[in-house]
Amino acid sequence: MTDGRALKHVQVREYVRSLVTGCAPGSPAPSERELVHRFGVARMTVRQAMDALVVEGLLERIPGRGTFVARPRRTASKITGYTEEMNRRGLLAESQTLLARREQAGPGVARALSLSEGDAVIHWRRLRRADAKPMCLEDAYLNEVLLPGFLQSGMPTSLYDALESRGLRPTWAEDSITADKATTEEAALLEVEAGASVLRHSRRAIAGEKVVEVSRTVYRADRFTLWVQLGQES
Amino acid sequence: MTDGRALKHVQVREYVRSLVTGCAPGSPAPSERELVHRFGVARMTVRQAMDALVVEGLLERIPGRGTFVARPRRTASKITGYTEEMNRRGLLAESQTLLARREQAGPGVARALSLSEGDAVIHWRRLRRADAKPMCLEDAYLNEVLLPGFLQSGMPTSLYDALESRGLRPTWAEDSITADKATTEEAALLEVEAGASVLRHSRRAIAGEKVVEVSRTVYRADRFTLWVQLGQES
DNA sequence: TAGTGGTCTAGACCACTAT
DNA sequence: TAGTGGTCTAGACCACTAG
Repeated sequence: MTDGRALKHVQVREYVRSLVTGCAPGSPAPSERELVHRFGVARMTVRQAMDALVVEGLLERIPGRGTFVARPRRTASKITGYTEEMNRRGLLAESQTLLARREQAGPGVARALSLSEGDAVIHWRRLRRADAKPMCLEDAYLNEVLLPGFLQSGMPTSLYDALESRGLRPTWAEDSITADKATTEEAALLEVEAGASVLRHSRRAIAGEKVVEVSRTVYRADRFTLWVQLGQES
Repeated sequence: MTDGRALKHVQVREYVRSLVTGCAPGSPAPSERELVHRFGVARMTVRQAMDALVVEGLLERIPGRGTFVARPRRTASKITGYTEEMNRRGLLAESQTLLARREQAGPGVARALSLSEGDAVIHWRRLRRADAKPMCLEDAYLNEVLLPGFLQSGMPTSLYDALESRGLRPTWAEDSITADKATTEEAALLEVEAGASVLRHSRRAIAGEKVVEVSRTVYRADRFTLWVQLGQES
């Protein structure tokens, strides 16, 4: 547990973290001077450890009283892909690949992926089902340079899992959402009437500095409501 | 500028902030030891000041090299109201109040506002225009207890400005978005054909621990695309 | 009054970077 | 080699809270 080579403030921090995780908000953490004695370190070292946990939102200090487990912060929506999102809603996510091939980027996709026109991209079109019924139709474009051998390695169910395993989990996304009516082609695939309401969702997903995914998805409006949490509390 | 009573680490922090705001990312900040000499304080005090600016995202440290102005972080979408949002898009926001009165909360509104059924709420319905043409129809419900005299004080153009002036600027919002077709009543007000595509946007806006606004807005899909930025970088 | 967190000092050694 | 940030010590005084 306690690695002798670990930095002292890290040792103290992780000791306190293990003590308080799971404790109810408002539970007291050890006092700084108690930790000074327990670890035989200077108080500044303990403060450095506690500071990190306070910044992280795990603890809060109350001057004159002590340090306590903080009420969990509300956090903005996590960036999720389809599979994760449907699982969160208690639905079974399935996908049927309609198209998966190497293409040359057109002007729109090239700009969105921060590439040059004609650069190699992976175009992946899927009909995605939730509890066996059509939910959406997704066209994803990926930068092939970032995903060598992706098409050959057998397509995964979850793109975001595949990205995560390559260290490309998106940390930032720019989404646009609009309402429209299904085209006849879309309607046929989604098993709705032509002209039925659909939600169009475009995403530009970024990992670090790299644009890893650009996608356009059309959702059946009768089956899908988009939820977004904004802001950062406390 | 420098208040003699101010804490030393605050003095140092604000001195550094004033030096580097406006500087290009990558510009060097003063070294810690330079600030030690300039202010005649201990190095830990300088580090406390710099730590705050690093946490804030203004500076970044590079071990062995120095401290530099950080690349501005991408931040998740700010929680904005209609007026702000339209101004950001370069459109002139105008509103026409269709209804503004005290009501008793129904079950849905009461639950959303964390009130009891029958509690007093303010119901404010507006037809909102952008560049003189109808953009959306908004029904906002406000907790009257939090906004004493709101109805009597003359309705503002921007609800969010009014909330901000009372210290109730939302810091957290839960939005849901869906696609639909306009009802005949909505179509008439929005000046579109009945059955035209619309985007329905519901919001529950929270300031601190209090739910300050619950609203349902129906946007003309031909005029409005919702943009959302998610995640927190660096 | 005893304990808490908030602030601050005046040093120290280390690994790393740049010249 | 000189300078940087990273870590750490062993104290100190303060304002505040609680018993």
